[in-house]
Amino acid sequence: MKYHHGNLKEELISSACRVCELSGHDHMSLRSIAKEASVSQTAPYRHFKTKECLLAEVSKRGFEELTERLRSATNQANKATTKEKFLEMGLAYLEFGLEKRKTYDLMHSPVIDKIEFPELLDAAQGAFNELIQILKDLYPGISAEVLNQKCIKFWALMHGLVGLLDVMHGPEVVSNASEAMSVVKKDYRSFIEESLDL
Amino acid sequence: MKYHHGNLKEELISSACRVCELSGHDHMSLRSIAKEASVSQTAPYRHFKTKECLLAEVSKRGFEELTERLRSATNQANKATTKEKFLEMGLAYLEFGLEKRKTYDLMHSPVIDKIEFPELLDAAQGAFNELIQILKDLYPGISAEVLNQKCIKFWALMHGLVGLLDVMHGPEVVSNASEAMSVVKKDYRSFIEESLDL
DNA sequence: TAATAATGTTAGCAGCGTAAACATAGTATA
DNA sequence: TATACTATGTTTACGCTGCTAACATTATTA
Repeated sequence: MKYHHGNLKEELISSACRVCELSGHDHMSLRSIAKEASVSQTAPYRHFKTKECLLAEVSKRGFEELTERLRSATNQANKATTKEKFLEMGLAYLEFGLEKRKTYDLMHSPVIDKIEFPELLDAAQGAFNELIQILKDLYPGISAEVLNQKCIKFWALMHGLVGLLDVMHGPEVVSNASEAMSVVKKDYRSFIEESLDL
Repeated sequence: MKYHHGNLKEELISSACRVCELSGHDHMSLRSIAKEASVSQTAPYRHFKTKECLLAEVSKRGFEELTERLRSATNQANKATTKEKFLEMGLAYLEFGLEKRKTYDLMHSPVIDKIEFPELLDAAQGAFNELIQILKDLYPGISAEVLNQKCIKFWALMHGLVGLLDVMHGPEVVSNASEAMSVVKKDYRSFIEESLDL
């Protein structure tokens, strides 16, 4: 039984990510996470000044995973047209929002004050950049202003859709990610492409 | 000093609404609200089975105010064209989301399990109906399917915009509702109208 | 090797949601 | 009108929470 854990910070984060996606960030306690790591309840405070700091880390990893998913969605379909890649990216966004809904909620939750964690805005920007890139490919000569407008419209539409699907189709449908995705592919596929026309 | 308060339930709700919009629902405690009403900390339990029930009431009132704002936004501009009314409604939605941001967050927060509070879905539907009505006016012969699509697109775009403005323009801008609204009117007015073209 | 920094533990505070038992006031019925 | 019943309040207490302070152990560095 060694006194020093050696990898505690990392283990706390990954444990927090797991608990967050399983139970939601509001049902996540530092104490239970510490216990899961077989460590005293105050040990986390050597690595995170407050609970909010740990949540911010979870949120940041969420944005990183989202970025990665968006990137691989466009790369994987490398034989397809740019427009098809764009469609894949939209679906990947919605898929992330539905599969990791509780993490997605944390990422957009006010419990983390984004003013105190500017790195979260950077992480979000990372995902946004994936979108900017593919729109630049789609519209080579596009002006910065129009590009920005198209980005925001697409992003808002996707973000709004994730948030509203439960109102539209009932919470039961959305709580089942794969069921929700088949609804999305049936009813909302066109939304993604049409958002380009704006 | 009378033993029975007489109007406690109503006072607890309005107090909760105030605290929620001031500090956010995650900084709202039953005990502090009870104290504010000069009543013991367990008194609220005679009117609300759990804290979540009180939060649900706050959320419901949020949806009702949103509905009212949407309605009066279209009525007030009764000399304008239907399209102008529609624009006013979009702005009213964004204004509510920015002015009452913390209440808006609660309304879309997962801390309230919508499965357990179906009346919240009804209340949300009330706001949605305002939108349906004006779109019916705009497109008299529209099919139910296309109508629904237009509604969802508009709604998702507005909802997404409220959620993303802080990422786009920084949290400082959004935390000042009137400043945020002038950004909206400058940069996003066109979004509302163009959402009709989808 | 000795000082120092990093990382762990123990003990304890105040605040939280909530349940149980009890007190009082208002209402319905005999 | 007296009495039972119900609604609405209080007191007390439990277990959980985030977090601080004081102390212990290990790792690093001068």
